[in-house]
Amino acid sequence: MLEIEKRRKFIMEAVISSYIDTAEPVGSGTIKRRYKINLSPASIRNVLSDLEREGYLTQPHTSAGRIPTDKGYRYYVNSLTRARELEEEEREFIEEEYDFNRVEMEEIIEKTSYVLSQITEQAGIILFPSFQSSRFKRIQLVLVAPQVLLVVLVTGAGLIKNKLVRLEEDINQDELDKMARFLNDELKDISLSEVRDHLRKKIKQETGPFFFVSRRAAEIIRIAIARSYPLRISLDGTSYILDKPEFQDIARTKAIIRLLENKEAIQKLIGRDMSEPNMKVYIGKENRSEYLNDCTFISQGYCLGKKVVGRLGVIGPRRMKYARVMSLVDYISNVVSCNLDRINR
Amino acid sequence: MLEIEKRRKFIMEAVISSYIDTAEPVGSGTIKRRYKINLSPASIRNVLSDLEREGYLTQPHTSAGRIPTDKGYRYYVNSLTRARELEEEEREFIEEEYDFNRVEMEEIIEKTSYVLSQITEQAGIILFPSFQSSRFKRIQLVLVAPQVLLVVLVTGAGLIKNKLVRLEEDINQDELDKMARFLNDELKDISLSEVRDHLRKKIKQETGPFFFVSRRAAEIIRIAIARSYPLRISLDGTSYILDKPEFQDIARTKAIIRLLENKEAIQKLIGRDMSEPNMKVYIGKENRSEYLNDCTFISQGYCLGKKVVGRLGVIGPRRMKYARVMSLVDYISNVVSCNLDRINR
DNA sequence: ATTAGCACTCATCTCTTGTGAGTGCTAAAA
DNA sequence: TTTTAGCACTCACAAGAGATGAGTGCTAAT
Repeated sequence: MLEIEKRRKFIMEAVISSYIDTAEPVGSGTIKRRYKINLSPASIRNVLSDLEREGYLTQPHTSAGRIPTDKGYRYYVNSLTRARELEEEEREFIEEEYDFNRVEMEEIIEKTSYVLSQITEQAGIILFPSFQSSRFKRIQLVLVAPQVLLVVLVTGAGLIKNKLVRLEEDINQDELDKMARFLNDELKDISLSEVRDHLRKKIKQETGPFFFVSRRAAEIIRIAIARSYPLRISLDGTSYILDKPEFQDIARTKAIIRLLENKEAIQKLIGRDMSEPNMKVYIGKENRSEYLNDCTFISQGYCLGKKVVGRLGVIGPRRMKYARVMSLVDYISNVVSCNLDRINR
Repeated sequence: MLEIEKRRKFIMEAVISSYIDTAEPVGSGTIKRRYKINLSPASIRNVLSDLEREGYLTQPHTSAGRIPTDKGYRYYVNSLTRARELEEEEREFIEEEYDFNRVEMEEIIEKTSYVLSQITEQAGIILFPSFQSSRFKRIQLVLVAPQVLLVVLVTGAGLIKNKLVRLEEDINQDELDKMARFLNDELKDISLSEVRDHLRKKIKQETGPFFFVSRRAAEIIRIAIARSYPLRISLDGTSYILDKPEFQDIARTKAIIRLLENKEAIQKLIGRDMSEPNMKVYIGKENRSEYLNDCTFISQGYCLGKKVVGRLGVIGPRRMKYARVMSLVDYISNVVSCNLDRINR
C-alpha cells in the first residue's frame, strides 16, 4: 500500500518534470525510457489512467501522452520542499545587477523587474512601494512663486513626493514655516491614508495660535496626498512569453500581452495579496483573470523595515521550473528589501 | 505626356491605398474593379511593371499582385498634403482623455502614450521631458536628518527632482540656506548640462564670503544632477502590433516587441531627432534598427514654451494610414505642449 | 499484481491535385 | 502608336489521401 503510493508519486513527478522540460505530452514509454522505472509501460499506463481519473493529469487528445492539469501542478508545488538553494551563478548575476552604488528607490525597483525577467526568462513585475500606505516622515513647504507652493513630502518607504499646489491667496514663507512645523509635529509616523482623519480630529480641538494655520495646512496636505500619482508598476520581459512553445498561438498570447499592458488589471491581480508578505502561487484557473488561465503567477511581498510596502513576482507558462523560480522570487524579494533598507538607513 | 504621368500617379496611389486597406497584394484586376479606372487590366499591368522596374512596387512572388516598397511608401508620404483635418470623434476622444484637471506632468506623459496607441491602434511612445537639457529654476536644501540632505531641484520643464544626499560632515540649516541662496542667484535659467562648467568658472573667481560655501554647494548640486534618473519612456499599445496581419509571424514580431522593451534602444532610435521639433517619418529600412525594417516610425517633438523638451510618436506596420496617423501625432504633440504649458504657467 | 500482445486512435507529415488570382508576351484592334 | 484581347504560364494555397508513429485501453497469459 505504501509501495503503490510511492509509485504514484514517482510517476506523477516524472510526468511533470518531463513535461516542464519538453512541453510534450508524456507517455508511458517516455517515462520508462527517461526515468528507468522498473515497470512495464502497461503498468505505468494503469497508474497514469488512475491519475487522470483523479484529475491530476489530462490528455490533449486520446492517442497522446498526458500533461498535468492545474490540480496536478498544484499537487507538485505543494509537495516541494521550499529549501532549494540558488546556484552560484544565479546569486552572482543578482549581486552584480544590484551593484551597490544605487541609491535611488526608483532605480532599484525598475532594475528589479529586469532582473526578475532576465533570470527566470519570464515576465517580471514589481509594484512600486505604495505611497498611501507609507508613513509620514516630514513635510517641507516652499513658496516657489507668488501663490505657487511646492510641497515636499518625505515618507517612510523612502518615497519623496513633490506637488506644486496653486493657492488662491497670497501667503508668506513665515506662515508656511509655521504650517510645516505644525504638520511635522502632528503627523510623525502616521500612515498617509490616515492623515486626513487624524487632522480632522485635531483641528476640532485646536483653538490656540494654530487655529487658522492648522486649517490651511490640513487643506494643503490633503491636496498633496490626494493628487499623488496613484500606482506605479514596473514590468519587463513580456517578450519572453513569446519564446514558449505553448504561446505560439498569437490569439491567446495577444490577450496576455494586452493584460500585462493594463496597469489597473495588474493592480487588481496583485492587489489582493498586497497586505501579506508570503509567497503566493496561482496556477492556471486559480488566477482571477481568465487571460491568465494558461499561466502561473508567482508573487511575494517586499519590505521596508518590518513593513510590507510592495509586491513583486513573475508571470509565465504553467509549465515552469517551480522550485527554481520560487526560490529566485524569494531571494530577489529579500535583496530588494535589503536595498530599500540600505538607502533609507 | 502629362496624361501618362497622371495615370502612373493614380495607379500608384490605388495600389498603396488598396494595400493599406487589405494587406493583400494588389493586381491589375483589383485596381480596375475597385477604382473604376478606364483602362484594361493589360494596360494597368504595363504601368505596374514600369513602377516595379523603377522600384516603387514589388511582388511577393511572380504570380501575385504588387505591394509597395519603402520607396513607394516614401513617394506616397511625400506627396501627401499635410493638411488633413481631424475627425470630430478623434478630436473629442483626445479632449476627453486629457480632461483638464490633470496637473501632474507624469500623468500627462503617461496618458499620452495611451492616447497615441488607442487612437492610432499602434504602439505609442513618449519620452519624458529631458532633465539634463532643462533649465535650472530653483533649488531647495533641507536637512532631513543629521548628515542627510534633501535636495529639491525645480527646473523649467516642470520637472521637480529630489535627491537624498548623504554628507560626510555635519552641517546646519543656516549654512544650507546660504548655499541655496548662492545657487539660486547663480544658476537661474542655466541649462542643467551646463551647470557644472558654469560653477567651475564661478568658483575660480570667488574669494569673498562664499568661498567655502560655493565649493560645497557646487559639489552637492553636481551629485544631485549626476545621479538623476537618466531616461524615462512611456510606452503603450505594444499588443496592437499583434493585431496586424503582417505580424502574425511570431519570430519577427518577437524581435520588435523585444526592441520596444529595451529603453536604451528606443532612446537611440528617437534620440537622433531630439533637438528638432519637426515630424519625422521613417519607413522600413529607413529606420536605423534592423528590427524595424518592416515598421514605420513616426515621431514629433513636443515643447514647453518655445523649447523642445521631448519627443513622442508611434510605431506600426509600414502599411498604415499615413495621413491620419501623421495628423494625429501632430495634434497630440500640440495638446501635450499646451498641457505642459498650462501646468507650468 | 504485472505485463505481453493487439487493435485502435489521432496528430502530423508528405505527396498530389485542383483552383484561382495573378503575371508577361504577342498579335490584333483602335 | 497606343490599347487591349487572348493565351500560356506561375505559384501560393487549400483540400484530400496515405503513411507514420507515439500513444492509448483492454484482455488474457504470466
